[in-house]
Amino acid sequence: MGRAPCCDKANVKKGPWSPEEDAKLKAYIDQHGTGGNWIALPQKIGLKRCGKSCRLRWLNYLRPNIKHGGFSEEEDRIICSLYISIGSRWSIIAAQLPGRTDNDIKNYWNTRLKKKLLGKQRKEHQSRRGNSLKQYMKRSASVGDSMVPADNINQSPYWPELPVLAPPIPHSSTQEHRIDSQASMRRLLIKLGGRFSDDDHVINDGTTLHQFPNESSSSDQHIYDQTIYLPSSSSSCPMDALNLNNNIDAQFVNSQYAMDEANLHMLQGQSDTFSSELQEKGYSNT
DNA sequence: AAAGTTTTCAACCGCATTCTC
DNA sequence: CGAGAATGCGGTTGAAAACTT
Repeated sequence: MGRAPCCDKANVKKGPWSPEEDAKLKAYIDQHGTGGNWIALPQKIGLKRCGKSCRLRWLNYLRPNIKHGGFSEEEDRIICSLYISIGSRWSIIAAQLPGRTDNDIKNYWNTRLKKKLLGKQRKEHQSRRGNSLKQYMKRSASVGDSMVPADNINQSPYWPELPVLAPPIPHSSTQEHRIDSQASMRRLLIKLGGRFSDDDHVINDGTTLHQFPNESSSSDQHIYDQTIYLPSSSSSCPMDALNLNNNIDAQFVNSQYAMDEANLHMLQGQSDTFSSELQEKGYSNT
């Protein structure tokens, strides 16, 4: 016995919305609001659509003041910062970017921002690699060393062209894999210039959990202390703004993220060399 | 110009949470 | 308090557009 479907699949249209459908939905909601019942709404206005589909269409496309595309640098930074601190909680991230939807941000992150950051990382690495090779050659020449074996040169870390995220290591669950990938990305972002606050709100097990003074007074609404120090080039740190803004639609933080955070603090204090990071990521494993 | 490949993004799916009775 | 319904959310898919060969 499975869960009952939310609507009669046979009588429901799927796929892209037509302008007529958009107009019907928009006109109705403009006039009556959603009525607090998305499931009943499509029948009321004669749309052969699932209520969930109507809701999604409204939230992601028809709702007033929606912005599409054209993400600014500032928005990029906010997205990155929040991704570092809370992970793929797109609805929370979207709440900080007026006019943006969670779906939009999720797509933007997955298709562009992630690649943009990885590209930046690779460039940075290549220049570092070039410099260290030059220095090495210089040193070798002055000491009169013979050329070292290729293996040793390879100790100068190689940043792979492709997937920087953790390679497909078997995991016991998809959830674990998700967290692992996320942790890798977060490490990468730290290296790119982000940094976690490591000096406060350490509770018991090292978890940096902080209750936000949220006006909604929901007792289980928590969020990390998100004081993240972005590259100094940013004149006004978005996260500072966020910290001042109690409006964050923060939800709970699960212990897995908290554990990850603690590990990141440890990482932060360790060697800044790429090789250690590579070992950590398992890139030495071909 | 055509075929093949990659990228983008709207929409769907299913699970988790919240609400209502 | 429990069950079922409704809603919210994040991951994934697939069609269309853009790009490359």
